[in-house]
Amino acid sequence: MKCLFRRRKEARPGEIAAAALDLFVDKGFAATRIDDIAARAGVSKGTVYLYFDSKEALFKAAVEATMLPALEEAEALVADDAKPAADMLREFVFGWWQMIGSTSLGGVPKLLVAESGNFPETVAWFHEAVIDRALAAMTRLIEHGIARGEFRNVAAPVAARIVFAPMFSYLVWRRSFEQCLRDLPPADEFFALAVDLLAHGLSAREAAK
Amino acid sequence: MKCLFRRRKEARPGEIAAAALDLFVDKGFAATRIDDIAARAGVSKGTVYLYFDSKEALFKAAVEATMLPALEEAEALVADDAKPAADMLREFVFGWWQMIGSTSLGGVPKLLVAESGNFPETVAWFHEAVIDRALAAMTRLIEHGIARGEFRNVAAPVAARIVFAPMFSYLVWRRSFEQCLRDLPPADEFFALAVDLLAHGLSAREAAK
Amino acid sequence: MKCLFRRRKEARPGEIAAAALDLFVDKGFAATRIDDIAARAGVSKGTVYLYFDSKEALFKAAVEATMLPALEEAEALVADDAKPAADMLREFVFGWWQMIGSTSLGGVPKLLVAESGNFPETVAWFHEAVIDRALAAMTRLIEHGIARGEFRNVAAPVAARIVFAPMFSYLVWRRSFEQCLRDLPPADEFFALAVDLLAHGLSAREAAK
Amino acid sequence: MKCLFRRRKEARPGEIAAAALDLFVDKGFAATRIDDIAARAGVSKGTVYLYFDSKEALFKAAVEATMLPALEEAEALVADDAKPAADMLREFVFGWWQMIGSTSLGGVPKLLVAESGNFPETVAWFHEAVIDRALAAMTRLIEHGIARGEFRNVAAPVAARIVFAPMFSYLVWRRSFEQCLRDLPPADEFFALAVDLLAHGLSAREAAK
DNA sequence: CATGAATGAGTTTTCATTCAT
DNA sequence: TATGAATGAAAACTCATTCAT
Repeated sequence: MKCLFRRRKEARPGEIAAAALDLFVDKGFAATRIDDIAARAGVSKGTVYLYFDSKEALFKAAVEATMLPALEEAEALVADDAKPAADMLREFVFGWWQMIGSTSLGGVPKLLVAESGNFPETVAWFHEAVIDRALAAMTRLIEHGIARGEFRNVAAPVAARIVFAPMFSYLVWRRSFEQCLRDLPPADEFFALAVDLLAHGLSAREAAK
Repeated sequence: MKCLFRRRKEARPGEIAAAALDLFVDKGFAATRIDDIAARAGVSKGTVYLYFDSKEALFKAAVEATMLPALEEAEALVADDAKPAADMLREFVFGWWQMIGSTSLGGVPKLLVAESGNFPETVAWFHEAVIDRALAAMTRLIEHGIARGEFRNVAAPVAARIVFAPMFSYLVWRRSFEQCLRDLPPADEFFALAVDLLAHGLSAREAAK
Repeated sequence: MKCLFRRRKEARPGEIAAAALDLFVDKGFAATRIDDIAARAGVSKGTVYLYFDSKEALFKAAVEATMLPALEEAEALVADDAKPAADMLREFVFGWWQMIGSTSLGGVPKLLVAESGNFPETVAWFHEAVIDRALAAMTRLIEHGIARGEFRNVAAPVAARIVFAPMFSYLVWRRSFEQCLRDLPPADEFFALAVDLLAHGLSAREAAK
Repeated sequence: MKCLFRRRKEARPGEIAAAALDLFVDKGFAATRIDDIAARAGVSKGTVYLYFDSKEALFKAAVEATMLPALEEAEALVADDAKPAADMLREFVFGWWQMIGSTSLGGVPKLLVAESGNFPETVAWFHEAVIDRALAAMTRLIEHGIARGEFRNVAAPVAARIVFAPMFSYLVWRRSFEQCLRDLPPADEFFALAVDLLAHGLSAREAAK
């Protein structure tokens, strides 16, 4: 019994941060009330302030605490293999969608876009800790393809961003236009075509003609 | 003199809506104070309420009033010509960037993403009036390419979304990560490569091989 | 034409005051907007300020200007005749109801009761100019009855107030509970019984027994 | 100590409602500021909103919460005894004045008259819960007197209203013309004469003559 | 004289934050 | 630790009043 209670107690900050993140993603920072966060986490308003100094601190903690563990897992996605780059690209996209995009972490980019004006430091942190790292990995992947003669000799850092564009867009569209999405294609179909188009677009064979 | 003043007077609501849109895009709906909007428009707080019933009404009006005139111009971008589809694609993307993406209208998508949870009707309106129309135009363009034998036989509506992804992403990134954008490529370079990759990706020649 | 226009112009202040009084009676001083008064008087908001210095001044003017002409007429109601006092009482009550109580002047007491805390001077004026005068007249009437041996020897000033109570109450009830007045008796019946009860109550014959 | 504090805490809403009623009666609904209510109740502005949703809700609650307990006590005033009706009438009037009229509850009628245009539902509630009940009781009392051969055969419901008129009027005059009441007779004298006049006016003995 | 657009002081209302229990 | 009542600063909104035309 003591053990269960202990565990509960220690999990509190995490539960609060998770509840906060969900609500921030859904309604934005300003429109989310501490009361709502407390209610969703099943604690009282005062308890929130026991673990977090302020609403702003809670925002930053919620974003960072939720991203950090995911980052480690994500890193593993980009094992520098000797596989064909097109295959790696496909695996990267689908792996990301499964592990991150389709989970509740997928809401973070939308949230940071929305609050970019109000939380410059958090945005900067996210950019460094997540975006830059992901871009670097994708850049390496593309350079790997170029080196293998598989891909055309394009500007890899620019191409990396173009590869991320469908992933980012799908994520944000899904979260923002939920109500009017009769015809947003399912993720499988969307990403299959996206990878197909990008791989063909990058392919050296066509250009060789 | 009288004429100038008259013009000023009649322009008031538009000036206020424009000021409001700028601030909403920058700081979000909740973090924007009516006082700030009034100050930016060069009027007093009371004047804002002379023309708009509430902050919410101002939000809706700002979005719709700014988009409507642009929509008409935008429609003209998609003249159903007999040109090669790849050329049309390039012209569409660059025309859009010049006329919309790089202007203050480019902030609207970011704003609606941010406030999607709080303004479902406005988001729905935008989806119908802007997104659906743009998707339809792009779908036609791709089908045109397929019909000419220029493009592969892909699912045009899905491909249309993939084409919009870099445009949407660049817009949003630019507005959201201004501070940490040392290495976001300039629009010209980004869109040149994006169009290049997508046109190659769609091209029927490679597949024919 | 000029004549008509002139007349219209000169009548403006009175029209505004009348419109104001109606609205003040209906909604109270604070809940009445200058815009509404202007609209009801068929002029613009600025015009109201052409004739009245402030909303408070308009309140006072509306009350006083509407009461003054009525006061003169009312004075005539109490001709010190040699008639039986009971008859005079009956004539006074019904005459008052016809000339004042049932007209739009009947709203003034309710208004002054409502605003007594906010307009002490106007209330004081009304008390002196109207209530005191009316009480004095009624006191004289009762003393006349006592002197004739018709009425018992009661405290005339107190009895005068008791005589006014049904008149005042009917007026106020009528204006305040309009909505739920299924069973407020018609004025004729109410005042007939009131005069009957009071005349009998004052009558010396019963006491003589 | 804990007990005292507890009691204090639970009494808060009632204290606020009481403070509100006092001020509403004095200055009217619109002219009363929430700040003033809070100050008089000895709490902060925010605390008022802890217990009441809005100023309007506070108005309704203040009226209803203050009247309800009084209604029960009041009901007991009209024990259907076998006493002479004239005695019952006297007891009713003086009992009412002691228990209600002279207390802070006595301000409610004035308040509802003043705000009748703005709070139709509250006025309707008061009419049903208070006025109709009181009229019914008084009507029964008069019918009792008629049945005993003590009173003349008058229309009892109309007479009931006439009996209430001095009570209502004295209440309202007292609260509205405080400043200029040099010569309003004291309650004892006023009601003694009122009861005397009405009892005589209703008496069957005189009519028999 | 008449207008109505513009103003800004004053009020209601919300909600992050504190603190006694 | 945990609670939730209490606070008050900050923001939306109203409307009497002014003034250029």
